Amino acid sequence: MPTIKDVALKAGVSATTVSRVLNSRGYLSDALKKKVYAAMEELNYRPNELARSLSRSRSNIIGLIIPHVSLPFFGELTSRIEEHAYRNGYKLLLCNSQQDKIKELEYIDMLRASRVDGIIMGSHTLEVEAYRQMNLPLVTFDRQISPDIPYVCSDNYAGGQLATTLLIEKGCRKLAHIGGHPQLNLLSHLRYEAFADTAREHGVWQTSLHTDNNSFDMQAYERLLEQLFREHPEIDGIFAGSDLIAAYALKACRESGRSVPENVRIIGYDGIALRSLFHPAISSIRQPMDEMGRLAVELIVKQVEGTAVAAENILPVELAQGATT
Amino acid sequence: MPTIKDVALKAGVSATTVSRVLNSRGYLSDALKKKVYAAMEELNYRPNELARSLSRSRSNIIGLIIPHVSLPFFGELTSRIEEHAYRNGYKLLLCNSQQDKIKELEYIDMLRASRVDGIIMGSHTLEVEAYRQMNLPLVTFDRQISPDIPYVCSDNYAGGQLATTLLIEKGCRKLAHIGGHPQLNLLSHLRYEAFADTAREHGVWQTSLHTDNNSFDMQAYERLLEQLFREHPEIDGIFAGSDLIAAYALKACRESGRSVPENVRIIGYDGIALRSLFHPAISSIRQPMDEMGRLAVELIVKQVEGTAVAAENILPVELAQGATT
DNA sequence: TTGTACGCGTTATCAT
DNA sequence: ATGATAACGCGTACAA
Repeated sequence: MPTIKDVALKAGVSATTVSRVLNSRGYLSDALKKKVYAAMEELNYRPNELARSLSRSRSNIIGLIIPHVSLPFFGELTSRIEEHAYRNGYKLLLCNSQQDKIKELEYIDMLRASRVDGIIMGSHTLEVEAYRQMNLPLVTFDRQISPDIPYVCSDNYAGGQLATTLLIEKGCRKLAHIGGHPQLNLLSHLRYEAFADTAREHGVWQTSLHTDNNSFDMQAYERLLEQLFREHPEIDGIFAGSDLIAAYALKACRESGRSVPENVRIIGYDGIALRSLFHPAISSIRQPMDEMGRLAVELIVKQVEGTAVAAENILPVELAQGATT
Repeated sequence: MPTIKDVALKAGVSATTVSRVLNSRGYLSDALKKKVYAAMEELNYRPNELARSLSRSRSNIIGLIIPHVSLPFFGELTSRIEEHAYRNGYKLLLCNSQQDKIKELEYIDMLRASRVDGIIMGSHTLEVEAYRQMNLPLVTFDRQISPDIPYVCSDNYAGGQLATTLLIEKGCRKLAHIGGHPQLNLLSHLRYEAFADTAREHGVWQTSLHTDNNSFDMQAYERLLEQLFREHPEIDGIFAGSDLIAAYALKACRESGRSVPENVRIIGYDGIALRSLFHPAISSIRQPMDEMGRLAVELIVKQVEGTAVAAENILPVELAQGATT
């Protein structure tokens, strides 16, 4: 690979001058620019980003840690984050924590060692202390680490209200919420709170089932649904913690001879694209994934540039009507 | 951030010695190691990977270019690739080409500039020449760039045979294949060839519809299916180019009053996890995604290490019986 | 306007 | 066994 020196030599100038042209620093005559660019072209020169990063102590890399890219929600979110990172001239280092404490810890270490400019955290297996200590621009999804670490989330409480109200309006009187482990420090917990509050306000009976650990083990949801229908066969409304869980609920209904939405109404959360391919199309509370991705990147970029950022970034949700309600 | 010099100072040795300890080069007394490690610990030192990479001219980063991580198949594949990269001590730089020629080109440039050790290409919008020129360890999925660039793919032809044979055995006599643009240089084209061959061999009528461009525009598939049922209302067997397309086909059947599998049988390709959540569960030809990911990473690693690698890596497929056949 | 010298943090070479 | 020195490729004060 040609270096800046090779270009300098070919263009008959010093490396410094080439660097100046490269970064448009100070005045540069057209003749000079032309000469240098020609040399670059001829050598098919690309500045070595490693050297640049080392010298500027800035890598233009953002680390993204999420549980699983293979889950629809995280896949879509990652896609948006990648797009906005790209637009801002940042590269994205992808890390799947797989909800594994050790892997997540190792990844944080790896990212620090790689001198990423910031980390977007969508995985939360560790205690807050671990995140606080890393002393790097950080943004989290759905979790409040400390007052000075910004987070992005959808309006979980409003979403929970929206979903629950809809079920009640449609006539449901025996509600159930199925979700992941209700870590109190995770903001998605607000979906459940809103669910319980709204049901209470309307005097509607409700129950809820959660997985033991904070995993995305899908078999756990199958068991939970089986348990739900066994213990409460008269359930007529389900608010699922994600669209994926909603899809499982839909399946469980079919397999137990319940028709949706006639016998049981179901609404999910997230608003993943595949939602509409199911039958019936799954109703959901749509998170503004593009805006969430855009904002997460912006919050990193601003921190890198030393600009102040808002700590709380709660984005509005929207009802995405399907046919399961 | 502390540097190697800080560690050296604190441990009372030279930076060179610290580097030796760090890389286990030559003989190192236990006392020395202990001393150095203690200093590192105390300072919470992490070697700067940028500097290491620059010095070793090796970044331990693999670039992954795919059309969209948000598509289930690519999401799952990316997940496997990430896992295997991680196990091999590599980091993954994620690039969504979005099937955009310019973006893909810019990404290749960016990856070269970032001195990634190799590129795994799952996106193919450019001409072969562009890939040949990049002079970097490369692995492609489902595309043969040149005899010396290894590729990984599922046994597309066998998969096409398997799917088509199944449809015929189940009694289908009017077959249709729905797929993406049949770029002749894409190996997934073999799925279609096998489909046509197998139908011919059994004397079964067949037709096929493809999108114009090689995009993943899902609306295009909706139109295609609408067109299919309009022009050939008596279709009773569909081989879809992907499970996602199969899901669209399933939906189109429902909306046109066809029941699956009674009136129309459907089989997809890929074997994505969500396949089983549909109703009926989508039958599919399963690609060995984990093995594909493992192999892709291995092929990069081996090239980096200078080991010879096989050019053709065709992995066996498997019938994943669902309820749509 | 352009070039020299040095620093970014690490590794490799060559001494000692 | 350990250390001084140069080199990796680039950016940037400072000087001219």
